[in-house]
Amino acid sequence: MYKTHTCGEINEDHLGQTVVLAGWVNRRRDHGGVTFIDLRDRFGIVQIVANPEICPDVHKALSVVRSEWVIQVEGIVQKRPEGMANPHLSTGKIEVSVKHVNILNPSKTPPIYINKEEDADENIRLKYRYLDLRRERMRKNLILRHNVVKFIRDYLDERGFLEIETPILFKTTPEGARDYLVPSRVHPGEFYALPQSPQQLKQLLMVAGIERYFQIARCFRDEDQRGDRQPEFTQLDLEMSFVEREDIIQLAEDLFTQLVNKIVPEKKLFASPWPRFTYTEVMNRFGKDNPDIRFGLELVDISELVEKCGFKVFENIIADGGNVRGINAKGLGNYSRKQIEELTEYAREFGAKGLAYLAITTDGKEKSSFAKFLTPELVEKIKTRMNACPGDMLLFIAGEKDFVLESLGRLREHLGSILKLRNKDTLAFCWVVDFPFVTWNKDENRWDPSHHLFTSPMPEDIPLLDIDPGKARGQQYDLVLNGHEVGGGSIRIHDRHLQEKVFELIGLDMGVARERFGHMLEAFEYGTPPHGGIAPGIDRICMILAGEPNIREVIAFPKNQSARDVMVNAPSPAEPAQLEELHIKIIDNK
RNA sequence: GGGGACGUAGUGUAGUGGUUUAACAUGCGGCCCUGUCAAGGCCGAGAUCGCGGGUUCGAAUCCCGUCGUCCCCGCCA
Repeated sequence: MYKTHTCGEINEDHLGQTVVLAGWVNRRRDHGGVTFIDLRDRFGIVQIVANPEICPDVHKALSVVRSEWVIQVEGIVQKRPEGMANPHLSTGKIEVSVKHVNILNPSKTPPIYINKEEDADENIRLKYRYLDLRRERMRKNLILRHNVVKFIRDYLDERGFLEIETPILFKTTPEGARDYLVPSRVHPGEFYALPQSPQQLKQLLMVAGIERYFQIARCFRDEDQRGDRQPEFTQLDLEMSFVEREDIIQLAEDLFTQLVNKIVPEKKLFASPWPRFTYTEVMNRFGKDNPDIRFGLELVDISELVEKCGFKVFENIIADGGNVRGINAKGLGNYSRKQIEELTEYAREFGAKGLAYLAITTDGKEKSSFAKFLTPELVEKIKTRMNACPGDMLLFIAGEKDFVLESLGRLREHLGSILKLRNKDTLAFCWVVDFPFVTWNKDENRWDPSHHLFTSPMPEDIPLLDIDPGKARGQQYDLVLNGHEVGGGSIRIHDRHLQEKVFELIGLDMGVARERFGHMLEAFEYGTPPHGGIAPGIDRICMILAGEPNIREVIAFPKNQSARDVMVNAPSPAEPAQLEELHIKIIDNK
C-alpha cells in the first residue's frame, strides 16, 4: 500500500506517530517559508506542513506541486499550535509534518474546479466526469447511493429475498416504451432488446418457486430525456409470491421508512404511515397522479356555485358538461395585473383559454376578472368553499374536466415553486391506488393498460371488463415522493385465461400475443402462485434524498439530454466490417 | 417532432441603446512573504466573443442560418 492511513481518519489518537499518506493536492498555501498543503483522498482532507528550516528538501519538493497533483508523503502527526485548529475539518486539530515526499503524478490545470462548489458548465463536467466525480458534491452522492443500495440489500436479505440477475439481452416488446435493439450476428435480421424492466423474468421466477426475489436492475428505455429520466436507469426490482396488495405496500413502506431513518436522518418524513390516495382522489385534489403533497393549494370544484352566475363563459362550459375549478394561491392577493398576466400566460402554455381570478387584497378588498357577475353572496360562497382569507388569490380554470384538472395541477406545481412551498428537508411519500385498469386511447381507438399488460384487475371488477372496461380498477399502486413517481407495482395476473382476456381487451391479436408472450401464457399453466411486486427507481430516490435537481447528479457516468455520453462520445459509428457481420446496412435519410 | 433559455480567456461571470485597447473574479506564470486553511501583496501571460453568412464606415452587440448545452411539451406499458 502507498499509505498507512487515509487522510480523513487522522486525529489526535495518532499524535507522534509516523504515517504515510497519499492523495491529491486539494489546495496549497505557500508563505514563502512554511508551506501548507491540504491533502485530499476519498475519506477526507488533512493539512500537511513543510518547514524549510526543518526539512529544506521537502519544502523545495513541495514548492512545485499544484492542485490535483497526486503525491505520497511520510510525516509525523503533530498537534497544531494553540489557536490554529480548524473547526471545519475533522482533522483540524492536527497536521502532518512532512519528512519525505514522493510525487506520484503531476496534473495539468484542471478544466473545472475540484475544490470549489462552483457550478461548471454541464458539458465540461460530463466530458471530464472523472474530475467532476472528485468533487465533494459528487463524492457524497456516490456514497449516498452506495448506502441506499447496501441498506436495501441487507434489508431484503434479512427477510429471505434472493438477489437474482436476469438477462440484459432480452426480447423486444413493442408495448410500452421504445426498445433499445441489439442485432444478432448469429441470426441475420433478428434482434435482442435491452429490458425496459425485468418484468416478465421476475414473474417467471415466481413461477419457478423463488417466492421472494429482488434485483438492483438496470433498465433501458429509448425515450427522450428529462431531469428525472435517463435512457438507462436502475430499479429495485422486487417480486413476491402469495401476497396481496397490502403486503407489498407494507414491505415497501417499511423498507423506505427505515432506510430514510438510517441513511438520511436529517430528513423528515412528511407523514407516517404514508398517506394513501385513490387515483380519482389525487386527480381531483392535485390534478396530477404524482402530486407533491408537501404543500396544499388543493384544487376546488366550484362548478355548481357558478353554473347560473350569469358569466357566460362559465355557464356555457358547465352546460357542455365541463367544470370550473380553482386554487387558492395563498398570499398572492396583492399580485399586480402584470403578475396575474404571467400566471395566465403560464396556464396558456398548457392550453388553458384563460385564467379567471378573484383576489382578496390584504386590506380585504376584492378584485376580480369576472367581478360584474359576482353577487356579494356568491363571492362569500366561493370564499368559504375555498377557505379564502385577506391576502389570498383565487385562480380559476374552466373547461372539460380532465383538462381543467391537468392544467390546474400544473399551475399548482408552478405556484408551489413561486411561493417556495417545497421544504427540501421533507420527504413526502404517498401511495396512489385504485388506478383505472385501462384507459381509452383516442388516437388508436382502443384500450391501453394503465400500468402494464400483466397487472391484475381488482377481482370484484373482473366482470366489468366485459361491460364497461373503463370503470374497472387495477391492482396497481404507485409510490410517489415529493412530486415524482418513484415506483410502481401491482398484483399480477397468474391465470392464463384472465391474461388472454386482458390481451384481447387491449386489442392484442391472439397470434401476436402468443408469439410475444406465449412463454408467459404457457408458464401460467404450470402451477403459478399468486404474486405481485414493485419497482422503486433507485436514481430518482437517490436524487431526492440527495436534494439534487437532476438525476444525472446521482449517476456516475450519465448520458446528456440528447442521450449521448460526451466523455467517451457514444453512440459512435461502427466499422463497416462490424456492420457487415451484423447484417446491417446504414440508410442515409438525408 | 415542437417551445423556451443559454453559448465571451482554463473556469465562473460582466459588457448587448453600434466606436472596447473586450472588463471582473478565480485559476495559471513570476517575484515578495514563517502559521495559513477560499492565506495575503505586487507584476504578468491568457479570448480570432460557438460556427457560417448578411446589414453597416464600423458588429461580442442587429438580422438570417447552423451547431452545441440545459429546461419543458409530445413521448416515457
